[in-house]
Amino acid sequence: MSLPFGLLGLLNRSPMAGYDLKKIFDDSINFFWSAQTSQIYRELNALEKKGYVVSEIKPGDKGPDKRIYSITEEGQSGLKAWLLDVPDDIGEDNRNAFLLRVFLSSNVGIDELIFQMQKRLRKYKKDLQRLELVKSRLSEYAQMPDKERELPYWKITLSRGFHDVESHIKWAEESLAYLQSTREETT
Amino acid sequence: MSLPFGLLGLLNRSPMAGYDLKKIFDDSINFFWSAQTSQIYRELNALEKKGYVVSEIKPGDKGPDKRIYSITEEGQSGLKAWLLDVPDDIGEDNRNAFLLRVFLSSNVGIDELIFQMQKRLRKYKKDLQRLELVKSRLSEYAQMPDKERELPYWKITLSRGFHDVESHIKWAEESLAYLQSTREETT
DNA sequence: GAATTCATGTAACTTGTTACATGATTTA
DNA sequence: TAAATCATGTAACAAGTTACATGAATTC
Repeated sequence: MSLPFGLLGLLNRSPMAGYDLKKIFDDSINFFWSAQTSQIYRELNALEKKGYVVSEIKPGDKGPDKRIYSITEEGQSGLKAWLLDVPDDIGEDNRNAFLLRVFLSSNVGIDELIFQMQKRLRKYKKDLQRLELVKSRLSEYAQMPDKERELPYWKITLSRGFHDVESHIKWAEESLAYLQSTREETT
Repeated sequence: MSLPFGLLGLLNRSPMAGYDLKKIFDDSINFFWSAQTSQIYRELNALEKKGYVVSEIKPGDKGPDKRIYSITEEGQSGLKAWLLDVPDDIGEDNRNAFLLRVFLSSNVGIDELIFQMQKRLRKYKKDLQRLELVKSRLSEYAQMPDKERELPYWKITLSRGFHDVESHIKWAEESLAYLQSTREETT
């Protein structure tokens, strides 16, 4: 299970509340991992029971009180152990609900697929824009003192994001060209 | 939920048993969708309750009896409705457990990441080989009478698979080059 | 004063995974 | 005759999603 270690990794940079973690997920990590607030609070609870984090209620500078979580030494060694033990078969979850529809699209025909693929292409282009945003956020953060050490890892992470979106855009464009050409054949 | 419609789509080509469906998943669909046998049987049951499929026990030509599932008319219109109603936000599940580790690898250092990335690259190359296998299986199947109609959809589906693996291989190679160069900098 | 954001949670549900049980048939 | 494959399932669990509840503080 990856999520608790994701949380642990973020808390290892600095203590924070569940709400803060959620925001980091939403605006930086989102392109390779996501989590619901309910799930985050649930996992933080489990981590505390395990002794990997401790929490303490503090008044928020603005807004209501916060329960601030900090990583413990056990948490740090747990995180490291997890990072060093990489099972061979872990990885991207390949489930692609759109591709399943493409695969079955003989049931609705080429015109419909062209229509859906055009929508998809627009979506991929939006994804690219969002990634650019993430990029600027990360490079800002990396300029803070003591953070530049993390830069190479973030660069590689982000780069995966760009490779991914770009490959989607290329695929959608190629597919559209191909579909249009087979459509003309039949005409 | 996509899985039941995946099953429905396959049953719409020809009636078959849960075991047969599992095999198709494992050796053709695997690169964009996967399912456990237990899940398949569970969903087939639900589909039957819903009236989307009917089943009938038939003696297997070799081996034990089979429960053969056939799609009903309701099932066919359910499938079509699903294919025509594409929510904007569906799509690839981006969760990438390996990338999460990369993102947090400042905790274990560059050498460790290089080691892991090399293993990953080998895995991606194996993925590429498996895709070639899928490709040959699909093109065989598409040569059967009445099946050539599905060819364009399968080509596009497979093409996504190749774009995906290739983008992973490129990323891993670039990342390794980058990591090696930053390692020499520090030396 | 109303709407939005901040902040933490609970409950119920859905989807996916793991482990196990069973028994027939086929191949080595 | 032992091992592998064929075939169908059940039970328990893990992970992720959706819906809801609550209330304070801030912004419009």
